[in-house]
Amino acid sequence: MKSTINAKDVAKLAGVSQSSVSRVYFEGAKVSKKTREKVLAAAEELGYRPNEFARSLITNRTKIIGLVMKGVQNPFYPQVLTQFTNSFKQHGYSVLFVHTNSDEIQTEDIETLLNYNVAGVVITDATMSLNVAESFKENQIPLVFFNRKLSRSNFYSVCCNNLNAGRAIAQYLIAEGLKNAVYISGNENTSTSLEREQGFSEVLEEHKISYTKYVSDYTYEGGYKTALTISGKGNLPSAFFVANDIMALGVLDALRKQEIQVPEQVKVIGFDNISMSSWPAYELTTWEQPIEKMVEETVNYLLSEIAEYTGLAESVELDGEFVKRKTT
Amino acid sequence: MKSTINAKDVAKLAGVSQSSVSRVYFEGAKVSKKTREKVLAAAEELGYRPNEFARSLITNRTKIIGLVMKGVQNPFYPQVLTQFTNSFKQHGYSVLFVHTNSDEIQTEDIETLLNYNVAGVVITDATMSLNVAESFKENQIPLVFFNRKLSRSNFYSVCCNNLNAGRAIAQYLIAEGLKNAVYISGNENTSTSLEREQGFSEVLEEHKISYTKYVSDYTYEGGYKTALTISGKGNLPSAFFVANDIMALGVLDALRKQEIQVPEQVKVIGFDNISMSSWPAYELTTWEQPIEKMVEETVNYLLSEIAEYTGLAESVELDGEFVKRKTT
DNA sequence: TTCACTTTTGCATACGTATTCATAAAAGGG
DNA sequence: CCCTTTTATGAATACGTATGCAAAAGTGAA
Repeated sequence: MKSTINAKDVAKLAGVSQSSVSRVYFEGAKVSKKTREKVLAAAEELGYRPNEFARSLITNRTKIIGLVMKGVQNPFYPQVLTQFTNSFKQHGYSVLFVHTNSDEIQTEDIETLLNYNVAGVVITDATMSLNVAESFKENQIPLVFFNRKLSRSNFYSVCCNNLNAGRAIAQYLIAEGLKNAVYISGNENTSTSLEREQGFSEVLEEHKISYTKYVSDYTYEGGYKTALTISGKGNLPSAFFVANDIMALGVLDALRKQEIQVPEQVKVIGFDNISMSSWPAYELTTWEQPIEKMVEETVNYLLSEIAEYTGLAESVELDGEFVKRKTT
Repeated sequence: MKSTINAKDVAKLAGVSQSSVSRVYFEGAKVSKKTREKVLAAAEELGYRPNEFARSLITNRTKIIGLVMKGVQNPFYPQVLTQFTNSFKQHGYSVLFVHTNSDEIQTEDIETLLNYNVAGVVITDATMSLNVAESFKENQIPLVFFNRKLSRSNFYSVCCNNLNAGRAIAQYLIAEGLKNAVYISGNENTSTSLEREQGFSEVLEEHKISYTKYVSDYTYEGGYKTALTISGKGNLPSAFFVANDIMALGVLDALRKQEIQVPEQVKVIGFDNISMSSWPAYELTTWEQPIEKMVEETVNYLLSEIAEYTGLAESVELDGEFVKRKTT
């Protein structure tokens, strides 16, 4: 028998109407100082909290942001999750966390987001079929692809400038005397991996330097196995460019196991600058993604679209930073 | 102008009443096969989805579980997060993710959970003041402390059997010829750290072996610094028991930096068995928490309490497993 | 004080669904 | 086939809030 107290109860105690109570809690509504105080006092006494569901029902808006994430196991993403949650909290929004196991978001997950009529959606490292994505547009729910771009689509995305990063890394390696390289990609259909490779390969081509590509899966184990395979073949490149840090750590451990000296025999560069990359056991040279800026950009866009929906689609690319450590 | 279609629209198209539409989507309600088919067909055609907020408003129930987490940066917790989210999804529940920055959950976070009238709450690695916790009881919202116990309180908690684990670790070390030990604790007011120490110290006392306690903070950097401090003093113990893996990895790196041989000069044991502990760079001996079982236990409790609230308070402790690697 | 004008308040209604109650339809039993 | 019992349906209402509208209360100048 939960005696849920509502605005009416507060109104009665405060000696005002339910409307006035409502207005006290509705940002932007006008109430006189006197009634506000009466209402707040009564509310305090009764322990009143406005029912979010009733509010949402009538305003057709929620204070919920859907956050879709796949690779929570990759230490890059807990940072992202933390920052998003904190930032949204500051703006009065809560986070509905959706974990997807497959690269492409399942229909049931989409349904969840739509059922809860989320105010906005952030998709960090997954894709979705175009027609499903369109259903968000139909419902005028702003959507941001974070650290991913959906090819041939018309959605807002916020990424690190992967192309430039790939280029810069290539240039750095070339300046250090690169002869030939290996690029270890993540899941091959992710825009991040593709763009990093593209920038990298462009510059290499300009300098007539060849590289070999190996496809892995963004995991430590994947990096480890791939590096073992490569070193097993005997001919090491002068450098590995690995699509993310967690794979790069696997590469480093595999090389260490084969007693291959880094960076003397082969250089290794990762991407993301996760916390482990700075650990003494690794000291990985990498590219730091400007997470704070990326999150801020994402949040700002969502908030402005929530305030007034325009459906603006753009690819925002923020510069990262080269972090030189001891693997190059 | 989002034309949200409702049960009435579907009813009209299907040639039935709104009640019948409602019944089709309400589990356990009785509808004839014929109307169900008509309704589903109409719903499909219109793209109807029941409005969760209207539902919740009237049933006073939600399909949302509040998940409160603090140390998402500790690789132990992303696993926990993943498993909880997946498990709840299977049971038709969504996860409202609440990140708290301080050890004790802030009032605003509690308010969020109460405002959304969550069906249940999991608190993974934070505490809350007793009177706040009571507000969940008042509202009959089931609550589980996961991997934490709230002292002097009356709540359901699910943990690894930390006491036994601490004992087993002590016994193992003693069998290996332990002379003296160091225990590196996490935040000192966490039940996990205290219980691990208690089990550890009990057995050590029985064998008249002394140990020193250093208080750290459950982070890599904390473990690193603490180990540096200790080794800087010159007198190494024969073993470190570290309250969690991520600190233990910091300890290993610090020892390595000082060129102290592990396990020859000093043994190191962690707790959690996070994925990094099995990496070749560390090969950390540790204690594995039975995460799946713990999650399952938590989910089952919550579901049963959601079905029928009893307020049952119990401390469930599940056995973990010693994982011997190369640091002992 | 009076009047014109602004601000605040209360009333009534709507949001989209679940649910009670009465009624209609179907099923079962002889 | 009729009567009884079960099952399925529809009409009406309630959940707790926001909001348009009209009435009331302030405000300030003359």
